[in-house]
Amino acid sequence: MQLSERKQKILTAVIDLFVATGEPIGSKAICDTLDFSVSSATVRNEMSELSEMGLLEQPHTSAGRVPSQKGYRVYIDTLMKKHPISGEEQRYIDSLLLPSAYDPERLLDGVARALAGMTRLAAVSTTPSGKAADIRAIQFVQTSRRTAMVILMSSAGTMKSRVFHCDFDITPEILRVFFRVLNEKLVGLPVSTITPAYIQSLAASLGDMSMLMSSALMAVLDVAQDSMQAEVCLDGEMNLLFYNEFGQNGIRRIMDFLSRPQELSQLLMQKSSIKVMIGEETNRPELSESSVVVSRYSVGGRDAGAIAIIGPTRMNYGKIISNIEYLSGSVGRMLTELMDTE
Amino acid sequence: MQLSERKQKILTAVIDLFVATGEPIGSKAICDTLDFSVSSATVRNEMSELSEMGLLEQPHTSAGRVPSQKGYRVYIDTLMKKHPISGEEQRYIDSLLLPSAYDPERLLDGVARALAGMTRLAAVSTTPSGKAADIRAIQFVQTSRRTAMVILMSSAGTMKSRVFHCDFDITPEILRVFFRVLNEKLVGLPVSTITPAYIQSLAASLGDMSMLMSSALMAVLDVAQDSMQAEVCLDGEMNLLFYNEFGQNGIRRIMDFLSRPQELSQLLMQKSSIKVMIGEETNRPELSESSVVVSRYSVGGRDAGAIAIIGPTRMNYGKIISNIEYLSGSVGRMLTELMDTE
DNA sequence: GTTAGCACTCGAATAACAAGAGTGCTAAAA
DNA sequence: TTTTAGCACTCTTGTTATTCGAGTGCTAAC
Repeated sequence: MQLSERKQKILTAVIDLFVATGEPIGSKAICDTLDFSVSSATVRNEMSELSEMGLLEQPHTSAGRVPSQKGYRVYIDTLMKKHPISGEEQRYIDSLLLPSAYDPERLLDGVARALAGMTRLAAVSTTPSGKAADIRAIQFVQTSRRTAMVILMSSAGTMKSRVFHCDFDITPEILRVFFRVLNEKLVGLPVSTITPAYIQSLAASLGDMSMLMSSALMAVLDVAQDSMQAEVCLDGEMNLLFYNEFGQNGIRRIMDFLSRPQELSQLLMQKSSIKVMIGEETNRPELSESSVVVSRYSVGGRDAGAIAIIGPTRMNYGKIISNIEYLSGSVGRMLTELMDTE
Repeated sequence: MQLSERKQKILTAVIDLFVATGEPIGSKAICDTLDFSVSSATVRNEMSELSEMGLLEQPHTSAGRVPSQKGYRVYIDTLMKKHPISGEEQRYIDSLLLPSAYDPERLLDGVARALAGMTRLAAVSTTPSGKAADIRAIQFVQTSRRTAMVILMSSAGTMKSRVFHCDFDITPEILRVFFRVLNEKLVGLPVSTITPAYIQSLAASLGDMSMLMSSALMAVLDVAQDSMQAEVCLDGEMNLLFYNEFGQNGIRRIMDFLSRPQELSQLLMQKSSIKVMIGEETNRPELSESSVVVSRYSVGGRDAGAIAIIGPTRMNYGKIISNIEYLSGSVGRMLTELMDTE
C-alpha cells in the first residue's frame, strides 16, 4: 500500500488534529492546517479514498473523519515524526531518578511516577525479573528479641527482605548459623530452584537443625518467590479518568485490568525492544479502546523488564515513544552500572 | 431534639432503604417495611416533619425523601444497630493477616486490602507513626561490592531500609565501624532528632571519618525521615467508580485527593478512637459527598495509626463500623504483641 | 486534476407532551 | 386529637417531533 505524499500529509493532519481535540475532523479543518493550498473538496476526495483503504473512519455518514486503528498503525510505522526530548528535560529526569538508582524497586517506581507525570497517562514499569537470576547472598539481621529479617540478594540486583518470628530468643550465634548454613547451601543456585519442595528437602537434610530454622526457611522461600516475580509499579491510573472516550463502563474495565499485576506484567512481555499496540492489537477486550506503548530495558545486555504507557488510542505517540525510549535507556544504564560495580 | 419512636423508625427505614437502593424513598415504600401498620398519608406527615427538622431532604418537590447529612448523624449517633461480625469471619480475617503480623508495613497493607474487599469501598490504613519512637538499632548489610543497606529499627516496631552507594569497596570492617559509630551515637534517641542539621553536626564531630561515612549518613537521614512518617496504604479506590452519585467530576476530585498521601493521613488524625465524618464534616470540599469512617488503633496503649473507609455518604454504616472496629482491634493487638516480645 | 455548488444525511439540541411517582392539603372518620 | 382517604398539584422521566448545522458525496464547470 503506497500512499501519495498528499495522502500522507492529510492522514498525518487528521491524526494530529484528532489527537489534539478528540473530535472528528472535517475537510475544512484539514485545509487550514495543510502547508499547501487545496480546496476542501479535494481534501474530501482524498479522505474518501483514505476511508476506502481503511485508514480513516466515519462515526456516521455526515460527520468528520477519525483515524482507524489501521490508520494509527500506518502513522506510527511510517509517518510519525519523533519528538526528541530536550537535554534539559533529560537532565531533569535523571536528577529525579538518580537518588534511587541503587534500589531497583525504588527506581522503577520513580520511573512510573515520572512517566505518568510527563504524559498524563497511566504508566507501568516492572522491576528486573529475578527469574533467571542466581542467589548472590542471603543475610540475616536481628530486628527484635524474637524476630529477624532475612534479605536475599540476587544476581539481577534485586533485594527482597522479609521479617520472620521464632518461638525462641534469637542470638547473634543463631543468626550466624542461619547465615552459614543457608549461604553454603543456596548461594549460586538459580532463584527458581527455591520451591516449597526444595525447601522441604533442605529441611529434611538438616536433621535436628530444621526445627530451629523452620520459620527462617519459610521466610527464605517467601523471599525467593518474591524476587522471582517482577514487581509491577503502576502510577497515574487516575489520569485516565479524564478521557471521556472510554465511557463509564470502559473506564471501570480498564481500571479493573490495571489492578491485576500478573496480567499487566504478562501484557508487557514482548520480544521487541519497543512496541506500540493499538486497540485490538493488545488482544485484551478491556483494552480494545486503548493503546499500549511498551519499551523493554536491558541490564547488562540482557532483557530485564519493561516500561509502558497505557492510554486511549488517541495519544501523542511521537512524544510518548521518545519519553519512554529515553527512560528505558536511562534505567537500563543505571541498573547495568549498578551491576558492574558488584 | 427528641424524636418519637415512630419518627425514629421512619427515619431508620428511609436510611436503610436509601442505602440499599440509592433512590429517593417515597411514603409507600416506607409503609411496606414498617413493622406496624399506618397509612402512607401518616408516614407522609411524619416525613414532612422530619424534613422540617432537617433530617430528610427532597431532591425536588415531588420526589421521595433522601437522608440529609444531619439525618445520617442522628442515625449513626442514636438509631443505628451495629452489625456484629461473625466468629467465622473473624477467624477468616485473622488467618489472612497473621502471615504478615511481623511486619507492620505488610500488615497494614493487608488490612487495607481486606477492608476494601469486605466493604467494596476505598480503604486506607496508616502504619504506626514513628514520630514519638526512639531508635532501637541501626544495622548494615552489604548488598554488593560498593553498596550496602542500612536498616533502622524503631521502638514503634517499624523497620525501614535504604540502599546506599560508596565510592570505595565496602568491607565487613567498614560496616562494623559504621555500625559501632552510629549505634553508639544514635540508639536511644528519638527518631525525630535525626534532622539534616543533626546529621551535619554529627558528621562534623566525626572528623576524618565523615568522608568515609557521608553516604551512609545520608542514608540514615533518609531512613529516619522515612520511619517518622507513617506509611499510607490505600486499596479499593476503584470500587468508588461504581457509585454514580459522585458524578464524573466528583469522582475525579476524590481520586485526586486519594492520591495525596499527606493530606489523606492528615484527615485520619483524630482524637477519638472511632469517628464517622459525614460529607461536609470532613472539612474537605473533595469529600463533601463522601463519608469517612476512621478508627485509630493503639500499640502498647498508645495511639499509633488509623484505619479508615472512604465512600459515598450512602453506605452501610452499621456493617462498616463493625468491620473497621474489629480490624483496628486486631491490628492493635498484633502489633502490641510484636512489641512485647522485644 | 481541481474546485465551486448544492442536495442530502445524520446527530445534537430544543421544545412539546404524556405518564407516573410522590407530595401536600383538606375533610371526614376513628 | 390523630389517622386516613381522596385529590389536585408538582416535578422528573421518557417519547416524539422539529429544527439546525456541520460535513459529506456528487456533478458540472474550470
